[in-house]
Amino acid sequence: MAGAARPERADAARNRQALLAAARELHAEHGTEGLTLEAVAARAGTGVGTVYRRFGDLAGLTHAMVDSQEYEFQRGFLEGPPPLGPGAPPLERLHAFADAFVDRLEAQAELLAVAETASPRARYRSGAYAAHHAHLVSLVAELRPDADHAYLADALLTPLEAALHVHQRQERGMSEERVRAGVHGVVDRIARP
Amino acid sequence: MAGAARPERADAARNRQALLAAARELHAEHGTEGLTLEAVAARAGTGVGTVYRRFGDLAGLTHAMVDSQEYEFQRGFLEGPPPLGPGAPPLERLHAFADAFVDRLEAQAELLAVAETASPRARYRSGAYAAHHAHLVSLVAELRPDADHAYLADALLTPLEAALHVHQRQERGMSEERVRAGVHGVVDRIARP
DNA sequence: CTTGTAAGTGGAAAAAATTCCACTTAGTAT
DNA sequence: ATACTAAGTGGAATTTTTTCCACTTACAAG
Repeated sequence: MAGAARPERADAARNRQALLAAARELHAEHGTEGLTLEAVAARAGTGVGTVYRRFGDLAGLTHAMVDSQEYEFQRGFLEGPPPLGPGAPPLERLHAFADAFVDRLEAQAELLAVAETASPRARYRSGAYAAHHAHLVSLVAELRPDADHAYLADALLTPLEAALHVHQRQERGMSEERVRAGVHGVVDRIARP
Repeated sequence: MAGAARPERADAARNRQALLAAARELHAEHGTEGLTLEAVAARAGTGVGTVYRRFGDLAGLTHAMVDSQEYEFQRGFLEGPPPLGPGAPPLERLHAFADAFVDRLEAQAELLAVAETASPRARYRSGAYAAHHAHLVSLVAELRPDADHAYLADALLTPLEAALHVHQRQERGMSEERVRAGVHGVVDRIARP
């Protein structure tokens, strides 16, 4: 998506993997609490400076932690089999997108919530959001050619915020099915011609 | 809204006001950057411990900074004149709510964004969100009695996230009018019977 | 092989958030 | 007035994030 800069040096790539593994281990062992940059660096056997060079900041690290799932997800809607991928009618693809998104939220909501709120606007600045947004814009454009596609794509994505999902499921006790039904209802309302 | 605990001691109330004034001054002078707890405490002539005792954490402080506006806003939709307050038909009230919300976002988006992302789920845990949500639930219930009101209220509120507003207006260059039109379109789609 | 150099590194230092607690004080009860 | 106590206070200490830079290293070109 971004122009590929020259590849990382071998030692840098090695450190990136070690840091990612350390972060995943710490998260598995102590949840999002124990996930301090110093602890991650220590476990990976590097200095904290390296964490910053590889990932920019805590947002970048948490982002990288969910990135393999994100990559699969993007492949799914960009070139996977229908109805998520190309081939199905746009409204079906939107529903499939919503379902796949909720799958991810169910699997990684807490970590995604940290990634999204690591800094104000972290979610909207991310490449993942841009990719999701672009995809939804193109689908909505087919269904409602005269509407403001960019705005509607945002309106479809915001209810899929990880923090909201955690709140609905944990704080408010809504079932997964109820959330899914709600999402589909909104997709239908917003995108149907 | 919460059961009133015994009132603050006079000196504590004085410090609360001093801290709030200091925070507002620093924000006016240096934006959200210069808004460190130490600087706030120093300008108010207190120790940092007092900031924590009065406001809990940074989220609490930023929240308090936007609270007088929030209070006016809640009075507006709870007991103000129609169409925002009681008296107008529910769909009109929803549109008025959306407009009033955008007014606030235009005035304080940056600060609201800090408050909302001060911690994961800060937005959804806040009393303000609960009040907005309850209000929307009651309006949506009148329009779409068979729908999932709680979910739809969330779906109406998420596109009004401060971080998204900043992104749309500043990063993406959307005009205020365009955002307003988008919001009204979504309200219509989601809430119309 | 050398060598040049851009990329990478660790960890000390700075900045900021948060906790903690010995001391002070406002308000109340006697 | 006096004494009591729950609330409040300041700031040092702790924790974590973030910046910075002198030193090291991978690797490409000769």
